[in-house]
Parts: sequence; structure tokens; C-alpha cells
Amino acid sequence: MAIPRAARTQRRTRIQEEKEEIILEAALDVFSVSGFRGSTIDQIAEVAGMSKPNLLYYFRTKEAMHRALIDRVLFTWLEPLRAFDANGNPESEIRSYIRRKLEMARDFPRESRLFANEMLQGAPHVEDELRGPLKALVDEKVEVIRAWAKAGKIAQCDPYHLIFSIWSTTQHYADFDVQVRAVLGDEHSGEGRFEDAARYLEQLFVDGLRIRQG
Amino acid sequence: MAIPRAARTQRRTRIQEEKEEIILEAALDVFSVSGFRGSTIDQIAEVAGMSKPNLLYYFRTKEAMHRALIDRVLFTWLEPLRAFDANGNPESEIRSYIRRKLEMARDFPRESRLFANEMLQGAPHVEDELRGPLKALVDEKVEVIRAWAKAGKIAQCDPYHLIFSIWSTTQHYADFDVQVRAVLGDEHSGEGRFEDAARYLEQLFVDGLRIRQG
DNA sequence: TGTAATGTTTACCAATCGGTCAAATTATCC
DNA sequence: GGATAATTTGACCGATTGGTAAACATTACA
Repeated sequence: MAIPRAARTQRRTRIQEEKEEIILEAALDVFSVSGFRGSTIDQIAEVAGMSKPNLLYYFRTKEAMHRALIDRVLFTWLEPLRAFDANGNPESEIRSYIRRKLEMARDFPRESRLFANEMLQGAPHVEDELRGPLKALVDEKVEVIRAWAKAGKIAQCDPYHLIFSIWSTTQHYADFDVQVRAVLGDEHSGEGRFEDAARYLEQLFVDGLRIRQG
Repeated sequence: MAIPRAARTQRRTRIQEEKEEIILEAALDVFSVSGFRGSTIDQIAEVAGMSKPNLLYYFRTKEAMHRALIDRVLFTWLEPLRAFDANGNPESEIRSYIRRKLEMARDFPRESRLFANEMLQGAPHVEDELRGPLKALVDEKVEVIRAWAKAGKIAQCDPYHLIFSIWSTTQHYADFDVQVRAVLGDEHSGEGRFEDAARYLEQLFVDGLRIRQG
């Protein structure tokens, strides 16, 4: 008889690793478009190319799949902010932060949309993580930015809103991709639009913060 | 026998006007949080305080409710951009555009989230409107901004991405409200945060575009 | 006040939902 | 190769889904 996955303590099988990966990949496809409530296990099973009971053998509930995805995304999503370096100079740090966030929007749009979906629904599954680890990390970087402002390296500004504005402008290209494409028209919707966006955003933030090379 | 609403040609009744308003209000509550697929007619009926068949007497399908909402939101949502005046001076026009968009995020967050949900799902119900009327309006305003840049009133920049960045930064405060509150902490999450955001964003864009009074 | 149109409700439908179960199949390891 | 554990499947469950039919209640208007 099969032992329910959650009760197992043994090392994971090769098949387990592979199948769980396939399932999470399919779940990301579905959840990122339809949100948690709007997605069905059947949809995910079909995308994953396996039967529903088989899928439920690896993740016992829909919540379990969603939680596994969210945990993974939350971690990697904050990678660029973690890399934000207090010892670097303001201009290059902000430039590369924008770059990295924009690259993530381009390379991992589903992850961005999964997160956006969760926010729109009021973060029912991750509010604790937002108030805990996320806030802690942001608070830390806010202090860095404040120090830069105090030293006259950048203009006086609210560091929280600065971070919000970088998040929103970059993630916009993943979350509102369909709108961006529609407005730009098919001719300007190629991959070049990310380069255009990077150029514009770097100019906006560097000049907007009146950054002086330090 | 009751005549299906869609087949009626007569003027709308007082009861119709009232009930349809109540239903759309409830539908906005539900759709804006859960998206189209994740929302149920039963939820909407409960929020509206009427029975499901009664609700379906006024809107024959879930799609009909959603479409009615989207149509209404799409129109009012573009009001600030329509007000964007080519004859005004760049600084005050951009300042007041940011203000207006921020006020809408504050006063109509459900409408913003409804739209965001639709975008995340790939705009299955409104892609035509995006490629048609929306693109047309944006193209028109883009020309205004281009003229400003040509006249040296603002820095050279891609007007499309400028508009995207104003959209994203302002709507962020509605769509990601829960994250903003979590990061700012309960002490800074009052209504004052909109004033802080307005101050920061105006500074960012005015300096970022190196606007010179015209 | 009568009556026809409008509005509301109860009971119901087939389809889909998340999830279970036991049986059948496959992989692993001695 | 055989025993044992891991994996997969089809059949199924009760609850919920979007939506309907028809009886019933209310309103508007002559």
C-alpha cells in the first residue's frame, strides 16, 4: 500500500523529484493566470499530463500545491532586493536593482503573476510572510537608502515609496503584459521593449533621485 | 410571464435601476477579489442580499454581470488620461495626472483590482478595447509628450514607458494595498500614505523628467 | 379595482468541483 | 526472479457550480 507523502520520512525518490517538478510547473501555469480560487486540480492535471489522483498522490490538496509554489516564489522573488548593497554607490546599485527586477519580469512572468494574484486577493496565504521576513528585509534596505540621502548622495525622499515604485514599474511588464503589448502595438512588442523599458526607467530613477556619483 | 431582460425594449423600471445597481456593487466586491473564474454567482447573490435566481433575472449570466462592470470601469478609468491637456504646461499636467490617478487608486480600489485581475488573466474579455480605444487614446497623448520633449520642455524619453510608469506606480497602491500596508506597518498605513506617495511620485517624475517650466 | 406586466422564490438540473478508495501496475532491491 | 514498496488508474463520493422552470407575489396603470 502506498504511504501518504506527508507521512514519509525517507529520502525522496527520483520519480518523486521529477513528478513534483512537473506538477509545480503545471500548477504555476494555471495558478498564475486564474488565481487560487479560479484554478482547478483537473486543469493542472491536464497541463501536467497526468491523472488527477496521481497528482493528488504527490500533493494531497490544492492548497499544498499552491503553498509549495508560493514558498518557492517568495524566496527567489526577493533575491534582487537582498543583493542590494549598502557599500556600493547609489547610482550603480539602483541601476542594477532595476535591471535585475526587469530581467525577472521578463524571464519569470508567471511567478510575478502568481504573486500579483495573491496580492489582489488580499494575501490570504502569505500575509504573515509579508509582515515578517519581507518587512524586515525592506526595513533594512530602507536604512541604507536613508543613509545615502543623509550623506547627500541622493535626494531626500521616502525610501519605502522609492522601493514600491521600483517594484511596481518593473513588475508591470510581467503582470500587465497584455496591456503593454496592446498599447505598443505588435511592431514594438518584441523583446526590445525590455531594453527600452530599462533605459527609460534607469533615466527616470537616476535623474528623479538626483543621484550624485559618490 | 416575465420577459427576459435582454429581449425587452421598454424603458427600465425604477426597481430595475435600483436592483441592477445593487447587483453590480456586489459583483464588484466579489470579482475584484477573486477574478472572474474564482467568483461565484452565489457569492455575489449573498453580498447583494438576494436570491440567485432573482439576480439572474437581471443579468442572465455571470458573463453579463462581468461585462457590465468592465464596460463601466473601462470608461471611468481613462477619465484622467483624457483630461491630460496638451495646452497645459508639462509640470502641472504631469503633477495633476499623478494626483488624479492616485485619487482613483484611493477612492476606487475595487475598480483597479477588477481591471488588474482581467489583465493578469490575459484580458480575455477586453483585449479588443485595449487594442482599439485605449491604444488610440494613448497614442494621442504620446504625441503631446513627444512635442514637449522636442520643444525641450521635458527630457527626451519614451512616452509610452512614461505612461506605463505612471499607471503602475499609482495603481500599485490599490492593487498591492495589502503588501503596502504590511511593509509600512500599521503605524504608517493610514490615509496619510497617499499624501506621502503623491509627494514622492511628483518629485520622482518632475525631477526624473528634468521638467523645465514652460 | 382589476389585470397585465414585472419581480421573486422554491425546487431542481446536469456539469464540475476537491478529494477518496481499492485495485492494478511499475520500480526497487536483495 | 521474487518480495516489497512506490506509483498509477478508474470508479466513485458529496458538495458546489452556473443556470432553468414554473409557481407565486407584487407593482404599475387603466
